[in-house]
Formats: sequence, structure tokens, C-alpha cells
Amino acid sequence: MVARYERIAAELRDDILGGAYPVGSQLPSEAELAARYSAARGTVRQAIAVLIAEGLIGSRQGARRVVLGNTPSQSFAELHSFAQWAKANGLRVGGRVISQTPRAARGAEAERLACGEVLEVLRLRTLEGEPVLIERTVYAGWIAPAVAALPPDCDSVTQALYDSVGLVFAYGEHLIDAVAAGASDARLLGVRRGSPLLRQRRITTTYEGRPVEWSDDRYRAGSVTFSIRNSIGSNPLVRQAGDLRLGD
Amino acid sequence: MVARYERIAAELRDDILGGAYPVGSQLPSEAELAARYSAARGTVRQAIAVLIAEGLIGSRQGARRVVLGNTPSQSFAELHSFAQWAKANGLRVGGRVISQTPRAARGAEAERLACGEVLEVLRLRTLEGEPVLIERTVYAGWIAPAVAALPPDCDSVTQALYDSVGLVFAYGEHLIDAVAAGASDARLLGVRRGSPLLRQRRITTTYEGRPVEWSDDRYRAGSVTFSIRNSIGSNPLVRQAGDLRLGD
DNA sequence: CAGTGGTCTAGACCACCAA
DNA sequence: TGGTGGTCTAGACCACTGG
Repeated sequence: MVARYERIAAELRDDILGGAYPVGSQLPSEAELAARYSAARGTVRQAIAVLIAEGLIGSRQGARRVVLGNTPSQSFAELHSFAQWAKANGLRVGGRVISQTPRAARGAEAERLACGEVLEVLRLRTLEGEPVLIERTVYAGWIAPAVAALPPDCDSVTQALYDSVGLVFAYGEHLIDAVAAGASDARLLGVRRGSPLLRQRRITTTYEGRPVEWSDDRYRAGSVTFSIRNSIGSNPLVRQAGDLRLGD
Repeated sequence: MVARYERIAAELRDDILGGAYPVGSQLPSEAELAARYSAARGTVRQAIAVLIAEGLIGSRQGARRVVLGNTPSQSFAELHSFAQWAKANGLRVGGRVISQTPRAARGAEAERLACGEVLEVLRLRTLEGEPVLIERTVYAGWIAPAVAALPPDCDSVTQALYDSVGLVFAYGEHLIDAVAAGASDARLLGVRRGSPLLRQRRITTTYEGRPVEWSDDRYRAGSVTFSIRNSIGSNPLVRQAGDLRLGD
């Protein structure tokens, strides 16, 4: 069951990506679109909110909406899983578990993951055969057995945990910065010690807000880039969650 | 004139940040909130969409909404301006222009900025007196005169351009990755050559989608962190614009 | 000033989750 | 099965942009 506004959004998106509305041009008014699609104004607004959130169009009170871009942007949804992101981009992903260690929670881990026992897993991930990512993931105790039961060459942990125990990685917070490669980072990724790595630390929770994992992921410089689109203004449907923070 | 839904959102936000609804707990139903605030359901939903976009609460069909976090998150709006972000965080910002060069657009610049003549400005920015950021900004020709007229120690270019010519930096796209410090980066930031820098390349446009600037900003490692909150699921009001990309 | 998007209402039906 | 959030409608008024 695809919602009406989703179909309208899809049509408008195709029009924009297809060049019917060039960058800088104006979209038809809400009233026109409502008539064209025989939908209520609210439904059209919902469709437009989707495109605004994708960064394709801009909006402000009193003026016609403007096309800002014509490059498709995937949602951050894929950011939850390296494997799913790679697959969506048609890339061959691989990897293996380097080490897997049950231990007591240390420092802030106990609070962050809301548990005392954790499972630490170190994985090396490859893209098109090249090592690009080191994942140091700490899983909460309650999910540790399911993680430990996975095969060491499992390509998508997210998918595997969904299939095996129905776990959904629903929400995430990500902290992104740059760090120098340590000795083990350098050896595993095949770069020199001290060379720059893009670090993404994230905490993931279930739909209920229960913490699942805390991970420190380090990408080889040049292998991947984060992309964000934003806008100022008071339009609440546009607002992005995220900001620049002080260094830890 | 503050909208009704903004005030409702503010009240709910205060309740969450104040601990009235702990992380993991459930929010009242839409019907309850509508009654409490004497507002229509749609208005309450709009308020809730704000909090969802801030990453404070999660939502899915059929289940009560859940509190996901209780740390305030500024919008990406501040990401448009280093000075405004710093000010919002109570930090003292400084900086100076290192060089300023009018020249012809090179390579992809002409297309990206939709102009032939550009102004390249190199700035060093400081936070609490410490150098943390190098900005290499290329301004489109049409705004170059206004930029050139700014004082060399101008703290907020965004603010100054708004005051002087009414220019608004309305939309932005940001590409974030890690690079090694080059010779001049290292000298200006006071770090060793080859040490990791967090790079944020961005293109900024007006409300009309007209490109204003293209910038390559490099932060000293450890000085700042990007933070992003996301969620999976089909809720259109939640969707974030942004994704992980292949290296350039 | 006309046109446009932003806000708000009141009500309806449906899909989904949990008990 | 009852309650909840997701979708959709039809209409109203207001704030703002632009000529």
C-alpha cells in the first residue's frame, strides 16, 4: 500500500531529476498541483515535504517553490548498515571478524548501553576487495549471544540480526570527526601510521529506544564521504537533526 | 508571531529535557495532547514532527511515541556560519584574511558557481584564540565586490553580507571527509604535515537557488565533531537529507 | 494588491501494535 | 479487539512575496 503523497512525490521527483523542472526554476503552486493530482492541498504539501527533506526543492512563505538540485539523495537510513549502503550503490562488500571478546562494560559503556556485560567485536570491511573500514563495535549484553552466533564472514550484521532474532536498528546518533591511524588501524587498512582516517562513532537503538551497540568506525581517507543538505529558515518540515560540536 | 505548534513543541521539549519523560518512556497519545492543549490533532502532529526531526522522540504506526534522547540538538542552520555556530555555543571566535585573489573560474568552478569570474579568499579562523579552521572559499563573481569590501578581520562573513547587501545563505550542501594536512595547512594551523584534518566542502545558495560560494574548510583534528541523528522507517517527517558517498 | 505558502480546524478512514 | 499513529479531505484565515 503506497500512500497517495508518496506517489505524488515520486512523480514530482522524476520530473525534477528528468529535467522537466531545471535547477533554479519554479514549481507549480500547491493549488495547481492539487488540481492536477485531484488531491487535497494537505496531501500535496506532504508530498512536497518529502522533496524538501531530500534537499531537491526549497520553500518559503509567499514565494513559489524553487528547484535546488537534481541529484538523487539516498536517505540516511542506509547509514545504519555499511553492507546495505554498499549494496544500494552496487558495490561488492566483504569483511571478516578479527577478534570477538566478551567482557565487562568499561567506563561510560555501562551507561551508554545500559548493561554490565558487553561483547566487543573488531571487524575489517572491504569494498570491491579493498580494505576501507575498521569497525570496533561493542554490543549490549542482551544481544551478544545472537551476535556471537553469526558466521565470522557475515556481510551484513544488521540483516543477519533481523533474520535471526527480528532485531531492528531503528535509531542512530553519529559523531563524525577525523583521527590519525594508530598502529593496528594502519596495519589492517594498509596505510601509514598517523595517516588521516574519517571516524564515525555511533550508538544505535531499537524502536523502543533500547541501546543495541556502540561503535567506532574508521574509514580510510578518500574511500567515502558524508553528504548533508541543509537549509535555514523556520520551515519545520525541513529541519535537519544534526550539528557541529566541540571536539571530545 | 510564534505558531501554535511551535509553542506546543517547546513545551514538550522542555518536558523531555527536564526529565518529565525519561529516555525510553512513552509520550501521551495525540488525542491526549490535543485535549491538553486545546488544539486540533493536526497541530499536535506538527509539534511532534519538530521533536522527531530533532531526534528527541521516535514514532511508528500503532505504537505510542518513545523518548529517544534528552540532549538538545541545534539545527544544521548554524552550520552555515562558523561564527554563528560559535556564538550560539558561547565561544569566542576570531580570524583574519590570509589572502584574497580575484581570478577566472577554473575547472568545475564555472559550472558550480554559474559564473566566469570568482574571488578566492583564504581565511584562518580561531576558537578561544586557538587556530582551528582554514577556509578556502571561492565566491561567485556577482557577490565578489561585497565580499572584497569587508574588513579583513570580519568575524562573521554571513552576518556582514546580510547587513551590507541583504544576502541570505539559504541552502547548503556539505561533503565531509578526512584529509592530510598539506604544507600550508600545517603551518597555519600549527600542526605537523600529514596530520589528520576534518574537511567540510560546501556549496551555498540563495533562496532562489543561486550559488554564492564554494568552500573547502579544514578543521584541526579534535577541535570539532559533526553530529547527526537519524532513523529508519517510512515516516516522511523524519527523513534526513544526507548519505554516505564514495570518495571523490 | 493578487498570489502563494504557512497555520489551523474538524472529521473520517485505515494500518498497525499490543494485549 | 481497542487504541494508536498514518493518511486524506475540505475549508478557513493569515503572513509574506512580488509586481
